[in-house]
Amino acid sequence: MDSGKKPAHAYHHGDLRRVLINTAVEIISEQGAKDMSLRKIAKRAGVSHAAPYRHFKDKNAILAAVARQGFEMMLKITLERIARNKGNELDHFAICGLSYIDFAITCPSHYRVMFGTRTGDSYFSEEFRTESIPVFKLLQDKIMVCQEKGLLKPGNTREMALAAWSIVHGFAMLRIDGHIQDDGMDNQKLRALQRTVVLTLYSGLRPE
Amino acid sequence: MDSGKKPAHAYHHGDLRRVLINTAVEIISEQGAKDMSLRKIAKRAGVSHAAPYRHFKDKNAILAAVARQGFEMMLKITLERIARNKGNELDHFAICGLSYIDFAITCPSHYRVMFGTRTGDSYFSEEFRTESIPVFKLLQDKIMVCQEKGLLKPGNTREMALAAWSIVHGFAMLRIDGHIQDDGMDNQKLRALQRTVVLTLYSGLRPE
DNA sequence: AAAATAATGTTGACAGTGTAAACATATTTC
DNA sequence: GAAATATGTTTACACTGTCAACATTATTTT
Repeated sequence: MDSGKKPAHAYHHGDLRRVLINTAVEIISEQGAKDMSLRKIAKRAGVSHAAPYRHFKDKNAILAAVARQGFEMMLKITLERIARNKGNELDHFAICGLSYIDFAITCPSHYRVMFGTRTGDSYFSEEFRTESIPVFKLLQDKIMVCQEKGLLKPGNTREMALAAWSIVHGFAMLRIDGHIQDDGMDNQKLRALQRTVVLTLYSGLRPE
Repeated sequence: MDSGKKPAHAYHHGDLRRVLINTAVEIISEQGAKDMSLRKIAKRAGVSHAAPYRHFKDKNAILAAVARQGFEMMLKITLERIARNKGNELDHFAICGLSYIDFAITCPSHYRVMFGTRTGDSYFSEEFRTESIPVFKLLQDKIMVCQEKGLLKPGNTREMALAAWSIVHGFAMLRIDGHIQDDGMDNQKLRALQRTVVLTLYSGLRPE
């Protein structure tokens, strides 16, 4: 037994598992999710085409790992940004949505896997249902707190959370898929647009 | 020359083109978009696996045809519903969004192809950009009219249309992908939820 | 330390896939 | 009718996901 740094990784290759996940993200961002193949991943990782099967049940399992990583990242940056913010609960609510979109735009490869069309076959387990995701629960929490303080109008919290989620998800998707023209807009302007859109619609959740 | 019913279809098979499109939709709805293959389509249509290439450049071209059909259907039902409605312009604006979601839920196979992850390779032409789509222009028009009549607040019309589009698109996607729990909800209740969500957020576009 | 066991990686195979080229046939045009 | 064109078939190829059989290395047990 070594000094106990890692539980059971690093045999031959030196944790191939992580390398495979990273390579998957790499290839998706270069060639698109559709052209990502297990064999390409294996080749780039320098192993044989069947090696990944010692670490993942099938192709979907790799994608699931990418998605899981993505959700963790999303939660992390959201929590960080909230922690850094000096504003009130309503600001925190807005941050949830804005940082969601930021993540989608910054890490489109992850985002696509997280919310891309599920085959239904596998990897679309309970774990990945919107309402099971911690970052969604965070949003729902913020809404509830705002409702209690009278910063948001009363009503079914879950429905309001779904509504808020719909906007940011829809906007992020349209943005990633290039449906929103960004000709001649610099990043500054795009951020402003994004902010306007989200806040405009969030204002529908304010008390009258 | 026959009596001139159709321009140039129906040679051997009797317009195979349309059959292929319908079969594609069929298979997608049965087995998912990912498991749809040209060869399956061809087999079910009763032709050889290369026959589709006389009608479509490649696999993406078939999907493009499905998407085109979908957009036409979406526009049609929206216009019909508006025509049937006795309400004011604001109601028509709401109908745009609600019938959008209805279409997505009713024809998820079409919708998935229309808005599924684009590879970028092809078939993601200018034709399919959100802002080029007639049904999006319709939405934008309705918003503008409402603004002029003071039914919606002033501001950048395009941005407001994008915002509205984001909600309905996001909601539809979440709904189709099973992210929105519909356990124990009958259709009636789901329609109500959908209505609540959309109208709540649209209210962020109302004048103060 | 040696043997036994488990973890990890490789090779070879198989059925499906998209797509292209060469060929065959039906339909229209002249 | 013949020529030209549209449509469909066969064959072929490179690539995919996945499995089974085998090989090697690391860990555990003795």
